[in-house]
Amino acid sequence: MGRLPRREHLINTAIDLFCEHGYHATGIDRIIDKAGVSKKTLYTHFRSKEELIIAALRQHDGLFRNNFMRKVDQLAKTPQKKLLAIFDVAESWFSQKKFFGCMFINVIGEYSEKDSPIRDICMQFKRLMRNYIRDLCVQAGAEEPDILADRLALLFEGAVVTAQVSQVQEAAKTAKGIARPLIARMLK
Amino acid sequence: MGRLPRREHLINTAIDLFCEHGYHATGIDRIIDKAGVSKKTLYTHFRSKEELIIAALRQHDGLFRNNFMRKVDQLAKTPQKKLLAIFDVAESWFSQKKFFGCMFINVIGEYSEKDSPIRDICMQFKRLMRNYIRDLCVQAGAEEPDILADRLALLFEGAVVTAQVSQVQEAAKTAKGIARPLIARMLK
DNA sequence: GCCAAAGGAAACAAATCTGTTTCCTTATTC
DNA sequence: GAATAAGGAAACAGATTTGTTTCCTTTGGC
Repeated sequence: MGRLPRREHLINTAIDLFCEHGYHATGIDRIIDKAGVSKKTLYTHFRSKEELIIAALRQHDGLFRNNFMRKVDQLAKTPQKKLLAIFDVAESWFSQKKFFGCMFINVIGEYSEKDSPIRDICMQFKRLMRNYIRDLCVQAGAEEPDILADRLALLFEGAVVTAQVSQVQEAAKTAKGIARPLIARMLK
Repeated sequence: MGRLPRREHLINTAIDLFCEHGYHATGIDRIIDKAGVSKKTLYTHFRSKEELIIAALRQHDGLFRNNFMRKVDQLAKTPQKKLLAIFDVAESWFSQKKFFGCMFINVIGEYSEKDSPIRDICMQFKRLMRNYIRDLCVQAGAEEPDILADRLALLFEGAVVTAQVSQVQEAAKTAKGIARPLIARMLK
């Protein structure tokens, strides 16, 4: 079965390095070395490093959300239980050997210009994650799905950052402990 | 009254630039230009850029927590009310013109080596913030101050990141809305 | 087998990065 | 006022950055 097309392979390699070392700290040379590809190839597929960063963020956006929603679906069947399962999926994410937090949170620290396409992708990702949660809230019959979604999304962010910075992967359980009574109260 | 000593002035300038543009993206030249100081002066006060980063983080650590605790004390008198006032102080922080999130969260995205002094400072800052909250929980008579403190600290982190990435400064109110019933339940 | 497209290796360019050094000017202190 | 310390300006070094170009090899389609 044919290997991954070079473009995809480059993007995946870049994602790994950007996650682990950051964006400015990851040079083109390092990416092509790890990808086993020449500099020429990189620049035929991407016009600039920023374009590669954007492609990496877009790819990760789609893959992460897809993977996330699939795992939630596997863990729970009812919408209400899925809202809690979010934090179980988060926990398994945090426990990965190579967990370096959320790409989108991290990239904003390096590219904070308000009109940057990078920032747009980050905001979009966060909006889509929140809307996914909101859909689950609606399906679960929440009276105020927007409020509940905002709250659960904020809990999720808090767990991610706590796991990353303070190195406490139980942050997912902490967030779940807050979410449980919150959901119970707001669904009934 | 004499101006700030050069060392402090350099640190403050560096903090501003690191917050706005990140750490790798902020060059020595930019720092000394904005500080109005020669490169020689910088290198007599700091042996390397990393040493300046560390000094900036330490300075911000002390100043931020001090400022934060002072504002909480101004806003509320009882420990229980102070626990809620945390989120009011957060809101005024988020609404600042130049709000770029938490320095310590941002720097971890660029320096994630597990044994780095930078990471140590970040973890220490988060631990001290959590312990401050824990002290308030104890004073408020919480039966499980550690659990309540972990939860409130996580809410705080979630608010900071949401305000930064999604550009919603109402994130502080969202967190407060979660914190209120949580505190009421866990203090009684 | 032939031909065209793609890719690798490496040199190259130009900018930028951290850090050092030199030379000169300005303060401060006695 | 003279000696001394500190700082500014700028040249410099050496490494590293992104991005381009050249030359050669490989590979895939017909």
